[in-house]
Amino acid sequence: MHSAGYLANHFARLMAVGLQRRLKPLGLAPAQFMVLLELWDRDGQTQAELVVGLDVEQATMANTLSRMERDELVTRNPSDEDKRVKIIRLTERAKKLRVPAQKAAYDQNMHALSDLDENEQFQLVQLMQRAVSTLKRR
Amino acid sequence: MHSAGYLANHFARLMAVGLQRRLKPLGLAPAQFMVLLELWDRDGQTQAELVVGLDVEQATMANTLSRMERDELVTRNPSDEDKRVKIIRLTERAKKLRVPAQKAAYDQNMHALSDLDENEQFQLVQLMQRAVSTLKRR
DNA sequence: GCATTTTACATAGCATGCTATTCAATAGGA
DNA sequence: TCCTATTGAATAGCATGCTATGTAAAATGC
Repeated sequence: MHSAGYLANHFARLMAVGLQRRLKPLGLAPAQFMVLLELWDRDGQTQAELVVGLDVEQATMANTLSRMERDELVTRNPSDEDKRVKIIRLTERAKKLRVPAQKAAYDQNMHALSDLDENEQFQLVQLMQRAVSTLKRR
Repeated sequence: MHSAGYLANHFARLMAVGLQRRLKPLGLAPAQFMVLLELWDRDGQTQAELVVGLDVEQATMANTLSRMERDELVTRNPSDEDKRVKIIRLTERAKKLRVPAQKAAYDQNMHALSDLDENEQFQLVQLMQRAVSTLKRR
């Protein structure tokens, strides 16, 4: 009845809605937040690097970045060495969102796991990570 | 870096792509399969019942059912007692897909969990279920 | 050097999922 | 009864994600 696949989908949807609610006051959407996490860690990455970092398809990243450019979260400028490459940089607005946005995500995660003890939280993360690894090879 | 929320999303995406590949030869999409699971168990449910069973928004279910009607998987007929209600019924085509589609889903789940032992598989499902429960109350 | 292949990104088209709104039918209360 | 509230479903509009394809720039092979 409640297979791993169904539960993964259900869990992910509930987490996305929860995070969306918390990020909305900041004018930020969940997928945008994931990109910002990458860029807060290292600004000025290329689109291809973000694709690897977040493991989404190139087309998905291109579209997300378009919306982020529209929302003045990032700029996209061609690299000098290679005109095919676009360098993605944080705007001032995006830099200011770091602390509140990370708090929103932290709160959502804490809420989701609030019925699990420390060890169970660790187990859940570990087990999901191992399933993801299995699915990624191939 | 790899929070529960990120992992849930990643896990769910990988499972959806895997299931999609396996269901494609049957002419079936993942969300359609979930609806069929409900109807194979009990045919002739209303849209509202399917919404409760799968815990998606009413609008999401309406759109999924439109695509399923288009693909000749279900019929939608108004109830006699209450003309607002639509009764959703399986077509012959959908009835025939039951065994191969459930095998596809079973195979995908087995693959995803193939690196975990019996106890770990059980733990993962239990822990996801508990997180889902927490997120649903409220 | 030039043709071919590869790479980086963009675009088209679609499925799934959400929120918000609308519409029609039914139920409930005065 | 009639007016209002509620209910069941459809629709609009959008974000996220996918596959498939197009385009331009760079790299490679002869």
